[in-house]
Amino acid sequence: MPIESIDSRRLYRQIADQLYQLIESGEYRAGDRLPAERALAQQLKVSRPSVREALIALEVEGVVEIRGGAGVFVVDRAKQPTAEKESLTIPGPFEVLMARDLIEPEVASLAAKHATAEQVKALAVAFGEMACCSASDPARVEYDRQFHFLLGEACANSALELMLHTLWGPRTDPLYIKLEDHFHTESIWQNAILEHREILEAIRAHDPKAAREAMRKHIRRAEKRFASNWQNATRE
Amino acid sequence: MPIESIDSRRLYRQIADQLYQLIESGEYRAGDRLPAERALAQQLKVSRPSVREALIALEVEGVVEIRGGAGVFVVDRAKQPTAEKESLTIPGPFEVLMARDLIEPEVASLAAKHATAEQVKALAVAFGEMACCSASDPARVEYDRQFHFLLGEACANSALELMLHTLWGPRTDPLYIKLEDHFHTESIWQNAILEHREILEAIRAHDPKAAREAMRKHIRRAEKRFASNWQNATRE
DNA sequence: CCGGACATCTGGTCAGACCAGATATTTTGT
DNA sequence: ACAAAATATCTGGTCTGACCAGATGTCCGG
Repeated sequence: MPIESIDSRRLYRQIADQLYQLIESGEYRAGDRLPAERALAQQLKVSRPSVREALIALEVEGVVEIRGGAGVFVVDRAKQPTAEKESLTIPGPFEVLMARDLIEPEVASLAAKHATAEQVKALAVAFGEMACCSASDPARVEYDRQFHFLLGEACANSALELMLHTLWGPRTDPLYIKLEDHFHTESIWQNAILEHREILEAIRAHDPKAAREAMRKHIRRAEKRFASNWQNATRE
Repeated sequence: MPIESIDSRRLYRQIADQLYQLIESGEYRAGDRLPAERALAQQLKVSRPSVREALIALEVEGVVEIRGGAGVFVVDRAKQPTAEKESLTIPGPFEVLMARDLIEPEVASLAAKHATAEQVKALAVAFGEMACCSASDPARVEYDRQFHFLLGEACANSALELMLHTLWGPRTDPLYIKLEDHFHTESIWQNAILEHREILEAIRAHDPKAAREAMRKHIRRAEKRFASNWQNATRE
């Protein structure tokens, strides 16, 4: 089965896609060995370097595993949820806030318990930078994000930290941050700063209960703020 | 700066990493054109095919863009925070279990509230498959994972679903699953099945409270099971 | 000053060769 | 007959050098 010549994609991509289809269709299953590079080159009527480039692309994509001297093997589908992740819908802002409401109070509580002196200091610095920003400063959100990430570090549970990064990651917050941002007034921003201060103080005092409550309050208020903005935004 | 020869990684990977570092360090910035393939080959004292393979790997990874006839360009950093994720430590099994204990009961509760008839049916099917497995069947863990994923789907909150996928993803469970698996006896596995049944029944009955409690119990017991296995494993 | 023809640079692809590690096969020693 | 060692062979890993086509830059003629 030679390759279409009306295809403007680069050769290695065509070959890679073709091989990928063969794998998807069940022609080759997990663990199977693909034909040798030389054989593939001959079958597809292309040169070996092109086949190699295609295989390297597939390897980087996690589809196959290249074992030197042994062969090319189809990787088990028990790994990369690359396809899965793609298929997951992007969470809406309310969903993210609900998840944060579930996770972040616990993170704050643990952080109060485990934070080292350095971590408290880092939090204080991040808070200081945040407090210096005006409501219109676009750097605001970055400092905000950093504050929460530092909290994740301090909680001494990398699984929860991972959750936090996922929640605040680019896949989740894009419009949310932007929207909350767009409607922020100076007074609302000042309130947000106070909420962060409360959290920081609880961490500094190593008071888990207070930290949990402060974070809970912070997120609940963020939900409220966001809900009203949402109404304003969708009404227009 | 030539390439270390004590490096067992494949050449293309070494080159790709080296180029990646140059980009990260700001040597080449977004939009910049990299030296021509031939020039790179000469500078790094490798052949052009190897440079090409490295560039293709970087292209697949989204780091550079290769424009035929024009050159290789550094892509804009408006994308994957690959660096962030890489730098996060892999969560240990206990951390994952703690996070699951935080999230999954809520997921189960929400699922009981929102699950559609189809979703309940899918859960039942997954449970059926699981129940048919023996403790030694390696497919066990896949069905288990699927059951929890279906729960995530049914909870109607894609943010929580994302958390679930992250928690059960390949970055988190590798040794954990293996270890829990290795020590599973038939009777323990039967208990796990009963716990899943309890969850399923609560979902089917649309009883959020019962679902939350059943899930809570399930994870707590998993923690216990795992803790004792951990002792056995580390004692040897 | 502008536009087109040409020289040149870039990636795209190919052919064939040699090396080293992994594997399969055969031979050898008991 | 069997197991272990030596070997033949297969596989990917890398290199050299070549030619093509599209993109770019240059320079000359209008």
